[in-house]
This record gives sequence, structure tokens and C-alpha cells, in this order.
Amino acid sequence: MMAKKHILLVEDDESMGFLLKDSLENYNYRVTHYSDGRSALNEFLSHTFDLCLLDVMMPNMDGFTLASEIRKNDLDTPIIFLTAKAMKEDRIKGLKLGADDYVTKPFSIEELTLRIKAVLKRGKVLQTTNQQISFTKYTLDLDNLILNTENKQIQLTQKEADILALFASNKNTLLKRDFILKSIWEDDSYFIGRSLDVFISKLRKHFKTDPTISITNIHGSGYKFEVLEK
Amino acid sequence: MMAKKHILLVEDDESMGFLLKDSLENYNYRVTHYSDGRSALNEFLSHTFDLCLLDVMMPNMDGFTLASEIRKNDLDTPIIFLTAKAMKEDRIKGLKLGADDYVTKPFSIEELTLRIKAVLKRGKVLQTTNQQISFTKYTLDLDNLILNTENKQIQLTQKEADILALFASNKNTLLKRDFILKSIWEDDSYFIGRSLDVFISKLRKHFKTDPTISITNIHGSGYKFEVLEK
DNA sequence: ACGAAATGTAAAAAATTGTTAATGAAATGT
DNA sequence: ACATTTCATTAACAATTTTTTACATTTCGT
Repeated sequence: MMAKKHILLVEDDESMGFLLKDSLENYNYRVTHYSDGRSALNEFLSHTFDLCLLDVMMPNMDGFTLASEIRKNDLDTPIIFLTAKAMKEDRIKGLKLGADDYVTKPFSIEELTLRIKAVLKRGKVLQTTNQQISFTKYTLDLDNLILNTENKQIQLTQKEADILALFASNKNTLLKRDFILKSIWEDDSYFIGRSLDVFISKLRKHFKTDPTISITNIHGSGYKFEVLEK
Repeated sequence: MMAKKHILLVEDDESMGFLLKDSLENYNYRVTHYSDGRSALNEFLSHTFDLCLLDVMMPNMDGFTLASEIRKNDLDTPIIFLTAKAMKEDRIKGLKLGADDYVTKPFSIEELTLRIKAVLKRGKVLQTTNQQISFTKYTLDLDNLILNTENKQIQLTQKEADILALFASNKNTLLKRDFILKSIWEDDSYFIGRSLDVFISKLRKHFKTDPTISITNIHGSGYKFEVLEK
């Protein structure tokens, strides 16, 4: 079962805050309630939340200020403002601060939970696996097809990344031609074999400035991805 | 038990105003009555109402002017106009200002309460979710399909907004073609794929003056929405 | 050292993508 | 109800990128 979504609720009115916390907990959210912006910000910085629910009108530190402080540290966590009226200017101010939604008082708990649900659902794409393979100073990001190294990043194509991944997880090992072809193309034929050679040539170009990485051919057998661990 | 619905009644004729207030209270509404637009507007701005009932013909500030002032601050609260005759032009003017209904004098209190009931019920339907997605200096308003930025706002179409929303919630991540097509069109075919390319081209135009935003293609894989956070 | 097989790589061919415009369907205005 | 506008889609063609082909070079058994 999935963990409850954790909501940071900041509402200065104690009874309203209590009511909201209670209602949201009935909807199976985990709610942490603060009645002033400063301590809420502290809490936010030291914990992880899935969503922030901020009252706009608060003494001391108002919701907008709090939101902008939050955004200085975190760009992703959705923020929903609770506001007394759908004032045009407030709306615009909120937008600029990166609000994800707006709920105008008075509102029903049903309405609020619907919006919370919508905002949470919109979240990031099921970031597949976030697969990364590292070797010496390089990291290959298999989701984004990027080869990261100290100073730069190189955008690879899907096939380049596939082949490099195969090599990187089999450093200093002879990989037979047939094995590579079947792994990457699931098929081996003369022409696809030639295609592999072209990719080898491309990969070599990417590493040509680095003497610690080389792809050597073992005539008649296959290739070896050689990494000089210093 | 639910709180009584609060109606702001603005009617310059004192006896008519009194009669209406009294009748509506008998129907279990809470009514605040003002006889001139200016003080009614003040009242509106400092309180929350569920509905406004505005006489069109009033000295000083007429109902239409009042309505447009109200709409500058509040986009949701329903407005019903009370008008002397079913004048077509009045009707059109009123509708453009965001009127929700019209009642033509003379009317029975039953007729009026029926319409109030209908409008209030209709208002319950939550057709706006106020959903916003922000990235750097931009905010995408998903209800109004407007891309807001510092100095200007750009009106998008539904599809443009859908695609941009997908990108914005997955910044700096390679989104595979298939994934985008299935997310937005729930179908992938050659022509729909081409349609996507056309939309990419349109989105790029919207950002062409901003060097911190770019949409890059990874040949044969998909697109990446690149945002340079400063 | 010679020739067949294997490999390296540039250039041609094919596929994908970028962009503008034409088309037609749906929404809106009158 | 009819005209107009809007907008997604399709079409057409240009530009770009990948894959295949072609040919040069190397390897290695003889």
C-alpha cells in the first residue's frame, strides 16, 4: 500500500486549521499544521512534503512570502493557496510565485480534496527507472541518453546509449560480436554487423580525448571496452 | 446544517428593496441590502457573498457598472440582474459582464427564488480547478490556457497547453514520442506523430525570444523541454 | 608476403524531424 | 440558419540525423 501523502498546512486561524487537518486526515492524507509562516518554513526545510496548503492572509509572514521562500529551496512541491476572495491581483501575484492552484474561501472539503488530488496526480512522469551506469569519471544517464563527465555532457542517440551501457556494465571484458548484436538488435546479420562497426567508430570519437578509455577490437571475436582505473 | 446563503441585494427603491429582503429571508436566505452601488461595492469587497442581485436602473452607479467593478475583483460569485424590461441590448450587455441570469420586473418572488436556487446550484459545479504549473518566470494557467510571464501573457490553445503542461511537469527529462502521443492523444499513429511535430514547432515559437527555454529533439527517441534555472 | 576475411570510416541513401501552408471540421458570431 | 473564425490535422517540402553501402585498411592463416 502506498504511503499517505504528506501535506504541510499553514493556517493562522486555529479552529479553521484544526477543522482542515481533521477533514483532510479523514480523506487519508497525513497533515502537519502550523499557524505561522516562519515555523512552517523551518518545518518545510527539514522535512519532505508532497504538497503545501498555504493561507494567504496571515499575520507575521503571509502566504505569498512563505511561498516565495519555499520556492527558493524547492521548485517542485505543489502549492495551493487558500484565499479569502478570488481577487484578480492576488491571483496574478500567486501565479508569479508558482502557485499550482487556488481555493477561494469559503470552500467545501470536497472541492479542496478534488483539487489536491488533481494537483498531486499531475506530478512527474513515472520516472521509469532513473537508470544510471558509472565508470571512472563518467555517468551514463539511460533515461535521458546523456553521458555526463566532469566538465561536459554529451547527448547520445538511443543506440549509442544502449551499446555504451552494455560496454560499461562489462568493462575490460571481451564481448563477442554475436552477443552484442543479439543484445542490442535481437538479430544478427551481415549488415547489422556492419552497423555495429559504425557505432563503435562513433563511440570512439566521443572518447577520443580521453586516453583512459578505449574500445579495442579482437579480430574475429568482438570488442573490449577498456577502462584504465587509475 | 448548512449555513444560510448570503445574498447581496442592491436596489435603490427602498420599498422594493425592503420587500425583496423580507421575502428572501422567508425563503431562508441571509440578505444584505444596499440602495446605492458605491457602498454596495465596498461591502462586497470586504465580505463574502454567495450571490449578487443587482438592479440595473439605479442613480449614481447603475447595475452594469457595479457588476463590472465586482468582476474586477471576483470572477466567480454569480450575479442576477433585476431589469425593468426584457431589453435585448441590456441582456447582451449584462451577459458580456458575466451575468448568470436575468429577472424582468414585475416578477413573483417564487420566480426569483427559483432562479436563485438554479444559479446557486449551477455555481456548485466546479468547472475551474485553477490549476497552475510554473517554471522559471512562466506560469501556465490550465483553466484559462494562458501562459503568463513577466510582461505579457500568451493565449494558448487546449492542445498547446496540454503539451506544455506535460513538458513543464517534466522539465529537463527526455519524454519519448510514444509516451507523449499516448498521454495527449491516447493513440499513436504516423499522422498524429506529425501533428505533435507541428505543435512542437508552435511551442518553440512562443519561447523563441527566451534563450533559457528550449525544446530539443533526440532523434528517434523524443523531446526534452530544457529549462535553464538561473 | 599473399589473399580472404574482418574492421574502420566516409559518403550515399533512408528515415526522422522542422516548418509552412492547405484542408476540413467544429465552434462561434450574426 | 448561414457566414465567419478558429484550430487540429494532413500535406508538402526542406533540413537534419541515422543507417546502410561502399570502399579503404588491417589482420591473420597460409
